[in-house]
Amino acid sequence: MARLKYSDTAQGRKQQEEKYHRILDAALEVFADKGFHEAKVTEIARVAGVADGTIYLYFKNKDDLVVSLLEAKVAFINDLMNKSVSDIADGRDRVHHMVRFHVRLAYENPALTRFLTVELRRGSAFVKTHAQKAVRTYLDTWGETIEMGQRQGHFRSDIDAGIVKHLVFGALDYACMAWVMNPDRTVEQLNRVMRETTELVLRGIAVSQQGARWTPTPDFGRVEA
Amino acid sequence: MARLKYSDTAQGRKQQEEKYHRILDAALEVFADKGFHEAKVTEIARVAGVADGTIYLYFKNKDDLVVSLLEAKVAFINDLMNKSVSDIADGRDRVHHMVRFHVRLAYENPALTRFLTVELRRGSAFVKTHAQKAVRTYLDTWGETIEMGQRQGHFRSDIDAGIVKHLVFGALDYACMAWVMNPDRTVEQLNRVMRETTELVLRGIAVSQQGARWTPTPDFGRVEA
Amino acid sequence: MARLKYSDTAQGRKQQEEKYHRILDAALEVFADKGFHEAKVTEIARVAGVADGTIYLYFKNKDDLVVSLLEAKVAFINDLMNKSVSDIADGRDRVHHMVRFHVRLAYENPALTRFLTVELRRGSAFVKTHAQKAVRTYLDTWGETIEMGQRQGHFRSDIDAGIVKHLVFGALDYACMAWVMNPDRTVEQLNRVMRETTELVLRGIAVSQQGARWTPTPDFGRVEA
Amino acid sequence: MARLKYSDTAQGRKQQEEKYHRILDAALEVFADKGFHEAKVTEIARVAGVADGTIYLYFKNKDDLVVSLLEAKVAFINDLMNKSVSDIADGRDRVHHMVRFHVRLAYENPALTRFLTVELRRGSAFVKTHAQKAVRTYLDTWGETIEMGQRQGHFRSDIDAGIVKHLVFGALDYACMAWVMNPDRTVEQLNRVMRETTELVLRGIAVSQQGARWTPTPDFGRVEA
DNA sequence: TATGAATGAGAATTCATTCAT
DNA sequence: TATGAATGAATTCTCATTCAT
Repeated sequence: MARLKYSDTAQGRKQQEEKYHRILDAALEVFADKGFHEAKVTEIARVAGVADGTIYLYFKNKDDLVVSLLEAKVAFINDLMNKSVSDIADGRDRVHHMVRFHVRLAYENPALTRFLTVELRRGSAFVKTHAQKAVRTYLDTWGETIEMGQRQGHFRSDIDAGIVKHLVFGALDYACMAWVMNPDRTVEQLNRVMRETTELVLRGIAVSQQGARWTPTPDFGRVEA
Repeated sequence: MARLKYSDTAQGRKQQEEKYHRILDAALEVFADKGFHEAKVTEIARVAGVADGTIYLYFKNKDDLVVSLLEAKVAFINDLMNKSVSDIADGRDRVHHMVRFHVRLAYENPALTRFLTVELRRGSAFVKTHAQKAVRTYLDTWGETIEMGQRQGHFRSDIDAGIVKHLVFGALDYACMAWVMNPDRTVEQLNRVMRETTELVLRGIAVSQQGARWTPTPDFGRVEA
Repeated sequence: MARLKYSDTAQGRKQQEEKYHRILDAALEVFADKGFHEAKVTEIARVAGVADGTIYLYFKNKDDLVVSLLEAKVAFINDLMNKSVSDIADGRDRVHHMVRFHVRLAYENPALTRFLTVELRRGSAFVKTHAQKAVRTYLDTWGETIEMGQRQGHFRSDIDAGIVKHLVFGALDYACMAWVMNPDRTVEQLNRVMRETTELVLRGIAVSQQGARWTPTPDFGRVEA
Repeated sequence: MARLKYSDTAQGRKQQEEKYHRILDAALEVFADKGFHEAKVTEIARVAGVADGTIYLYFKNKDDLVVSLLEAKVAFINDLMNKSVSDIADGRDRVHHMVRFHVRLAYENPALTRFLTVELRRGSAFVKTHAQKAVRTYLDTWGETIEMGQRQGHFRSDIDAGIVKHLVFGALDYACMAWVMNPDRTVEQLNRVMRETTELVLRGIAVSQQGARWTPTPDFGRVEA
């Protein structure tokens, strides 16, 4: 909220918040579609159904808009992930859940996926800083999961969690991006991505194949979606 | 060479080609550093040591410049990879070699790595098309390698090569990007990336751990670099 | 009062007027500080303690606001000057008093001085017209003073009052502006300005130095301020 | 010359300089007419007969354009004044010449006069600094002239040159501005301004009326203009 | 061919003014 | 009346591309 004077009434506050989110949503859509530079403020405004100037009541400038969007979405993701993962005590189960979580996120938020895969790699030093901070928490959760499995004796102790977390994240990120970009994408493909990734990772880091507990991760996208 | 129709002397032709490559090299450097939009044609010209207008004698426009660069570099990489991989008959060895190849490329061409990791995800529909075509060959080589290992009975027959190639590529791509972006990067780290990736992938797709042949991939960057 | 048509109670009328003047005062402060274009309506509203929109209940637009301010202040000055000068019968005494009046005004209203010195020269044709009309009365009083002295035989009959009034006004205006702009200004300096101006003018236009009556103008700023 | 790469050929250099001055001239005209803020870059470009963007090849931005103009014109004026005044040994003669110089400048450069009277009083802190530096030399020359006359015993020793220079400058500045703004202005009026100012100042500061040497300053604007 | 000054379309941002509450 | 969020016209500045030399 850059230039907005504080609104007294509860209703006014609610309307402001609603508009703030309408702009963020529009920004997500347009940034995902075009990337930062090809996304024009005018188009974001049009999609949000507000005037160009209105955007500058809620955000200092275009940069502030991406960064705010980035932070909001990353906070949302990290929250969600913590909820769906924090109380899982077995490292192997956590891998199952985290892969499932990542893939499902892509399934339910294709625009967010496109936005993140592109913007987290943007050149601009300014955004790069924010972007790196943004993925860190996510990567760290992967790191902790791996170390947890190592402590439990399920994952090999000689693997470097600091590197493997990059490998796992990169694998998921790229596969999901490829899926999202594909105009003919189906849920089946994504379920396959989930299963292949889980197997690849668990077999890849398990102390022995026996130790990896091959409970297949249940499919999604049918009943639920 | 976009618009150069003829050149009288052999020497003239050589000078032209030399200038063409000087521009491409400059473009690589500047694009890698700033990304497409923040890279200014004027700066590329300055780095190449030519006038702004000269660039338009060799390339139709800025888009054509990135695309040409992309294609040139991808062709270069695919050539190189074919040479270092095509005569390897064992799927497992090919995995060893391909990972080593990818990592080494990042080591020897950090600018190229930064350029590719960013530009292969660019928004513009035009570039996106070209980019996808560009990685395709590379991904396909990974696909063939996996299928080869499956036919040889070393890799599980139930894995989907079309998905696993994305996982492997994504893992390598992200880990290498992270390494390249890190200002304190060392060769040791990269060697570890190479070993971890190879192990993760081979164990992940092998029919059994016995079948995966754990010859460690030799380090690089000491004697050679 | 631009658009306020009526007000029910006497108290309501008084409150309106009070707000009207609060806005004018705020405008003076901000215009003096920033000049017309750099002064933002929002800031004037903030200083006045009203909402942006409220300003447009009292003034047609930003131009109307400066012009109203200009006219109000010029009326105030002319009133004040008439009071302190109209009953002085001797041209030489009037010069004394008018210089003193001008200088003292600057002393007591630095913001007004800065506002006038800048805005009376503003570009916009619209404001320029109003500005010229605004100084006219002031200049005319100077003109009459000079002519009075001429009729009384104290000032040379060959001087052109229509020109000399400009000279005197310009001299006072610039010297006062220079004083107001100077962050290290002191009352002493301003008293010196007053004395130098009085002497320069009186000697400059007197028929003879004997005729100029050198009663020194008393200092100010000590007891009174 | 903000972004212009250096031009090799002598002819190119000359053309560049010519365009640089065409833009400055156009800027003078438009700034004089409208003032800084109401002067649009597009109009300056139109008057100069160049594209909008061209202005930014020669000047960093609009501010740089005014400041450059200011500095160029002030340098021009100071040069001219030094030439026409520096070898005059008698303080009284110098007053004659300096008044004549000022008035004549207004006569020959009405646009410059309008530009200076407005812009030297502009609000913007940035320009204000430059503006004050700009008049300083001019004011100093007046100060020296007065002190010279004092040393020679022609001007009263009790006057404060530091104040009187402001008075004289202000008087000339305002009278010339009034003349320039007047659409019905004639040379005669200006000649009268010159004579009145000279007399007012010389009588005002002379030790005695006898000492002031009343050689009338010769008219101008007839034979020469 | 090569140059680089000139171009002008295009984009972000500001801010006076309006109007629903 | 008073408010202040919303508006969108207007303006500055950038930079890919052209073209006269």
